[in-house]
Amino acid sequence: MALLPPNVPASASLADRPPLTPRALYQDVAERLRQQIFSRELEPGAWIDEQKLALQYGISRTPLREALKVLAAEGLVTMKVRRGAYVTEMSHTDVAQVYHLMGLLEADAAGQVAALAADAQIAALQALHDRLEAEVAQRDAFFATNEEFHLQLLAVAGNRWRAQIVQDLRKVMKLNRHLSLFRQGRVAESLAEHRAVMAAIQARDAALAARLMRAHFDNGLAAATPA
Amino acid sequence: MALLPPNVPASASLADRPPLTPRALYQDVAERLRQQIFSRELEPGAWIDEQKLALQYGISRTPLREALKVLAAEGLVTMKVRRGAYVTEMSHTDVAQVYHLMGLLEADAAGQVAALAADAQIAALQALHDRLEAEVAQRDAFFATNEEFHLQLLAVAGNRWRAQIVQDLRKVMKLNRHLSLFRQGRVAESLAEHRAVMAAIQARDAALAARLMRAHFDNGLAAATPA
DNA sequence: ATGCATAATTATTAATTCAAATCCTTCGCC
DNA sequence: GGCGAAGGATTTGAATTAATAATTATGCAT
Repeated sequence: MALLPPNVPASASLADRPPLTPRALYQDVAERLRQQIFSRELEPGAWIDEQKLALQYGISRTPLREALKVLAAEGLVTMKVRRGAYVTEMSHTDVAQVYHLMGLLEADAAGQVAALAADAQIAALQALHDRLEAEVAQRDAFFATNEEFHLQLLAVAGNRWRAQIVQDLRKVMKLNRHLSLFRQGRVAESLAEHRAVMAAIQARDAALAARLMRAHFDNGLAAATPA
Repeated sequence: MALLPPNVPASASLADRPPLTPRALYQDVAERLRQQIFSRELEPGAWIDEQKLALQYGISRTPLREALKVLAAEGLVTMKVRRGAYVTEMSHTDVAQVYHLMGLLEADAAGQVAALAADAQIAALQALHDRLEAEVAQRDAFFATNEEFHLQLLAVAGNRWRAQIVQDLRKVMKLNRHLSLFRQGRVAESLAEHRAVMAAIQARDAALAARLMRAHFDNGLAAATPA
């Protein structure tokens, strides 16, 4: 994981790169590498050819190497001594373990939100959940909003270390697309569980919110596990 | 955090460095930097002079920069754009948040150990705890054994991602020596709590072990908090 | 023919060099 | 006398170059 406090200045969306330098090149390269890994252009177990990639990106190998160190700390790539970098392979055990941790941390976050969040923050979460309800038919939009909801929940819970850890765990989870994405029937169930969590938060019932969020992850894991 | 799987080949203890290279230079440098940070040679908030350190270590800036990226991912240093690396400063809120997470994760680990560990593993933990009881008078030895106990617990619990996360959290915790170390009177209390956790594990009571470990951390945090 | 050893090639790691940006100091102007 | 701007110095960040280690291929010996 990467326990980095908010170093990143929130990444400007406009194309204001040339004039001022919001972030260093190696950070851009790291993000680009992540996308290539998530999109399976670089698949788990594959060797990462520094020279080839540096040439492909049109940069030198130095910032690329620094980006690889960052991704290695996140767990997305694995460095082997004198053998370069490889995209991390997640075993079934790894998936189960990471999922377990996400459940543990997010359940705790849900409890704190139920107990301490401002009404306006809960309303914002409710708005995100409502959007989720509407997008039940569109898989991609559903998953995007789902992630946004969980990130927002973590932000409201207000523990940046936890937020950072969970975000990193989510990243390594994306290494296995087939396992992390829910099955067909899971979407409806997942939504129902989500709804229950949201209700518990609205009711300010911290213990219940935590328990339900925990169950939400446990069910997701059970659905993703083959056997 | 740094979610790195066991990249490190367990660091050979013999002096077989010159012939074969067990780990890259940047990893050695990272470890050396950690020690300098923990020993307060580099204190929180201080700027890390790349040139000066490279000269001091007798290496070039490249491996040093790569090491700094690793430490940034661990949260020990904070990178500022075009301004270099700074030793991370932990606010009181940060300390509380990190401590909370450690409690959450270790409590879960204690529960799993109580439920699933082999008898021999529990016996090994008991042996470590007994050593702790004997070292109550020697502060340094006590803290060392205490850390060893917790690491062992995490190893037995058998979730390497959790183990890695907690280890990183422990690292950033070491940034504030005065806060992380318990007060005078806490040692006896701490030991008593430890004993209770160990008893619950021996009794195979997972829920109790988890609850007691959680309480152990909550108490530790309360003792470290000034007000 | 097979196995081991040695040499050559390939690729990673480290060092040096170069460019760009930030910070500080000084000089000028209000 | 104080505030602002410009220029120089220092330092980060990136690229290039050199060196070191590993792998593979080839040749020789058994």
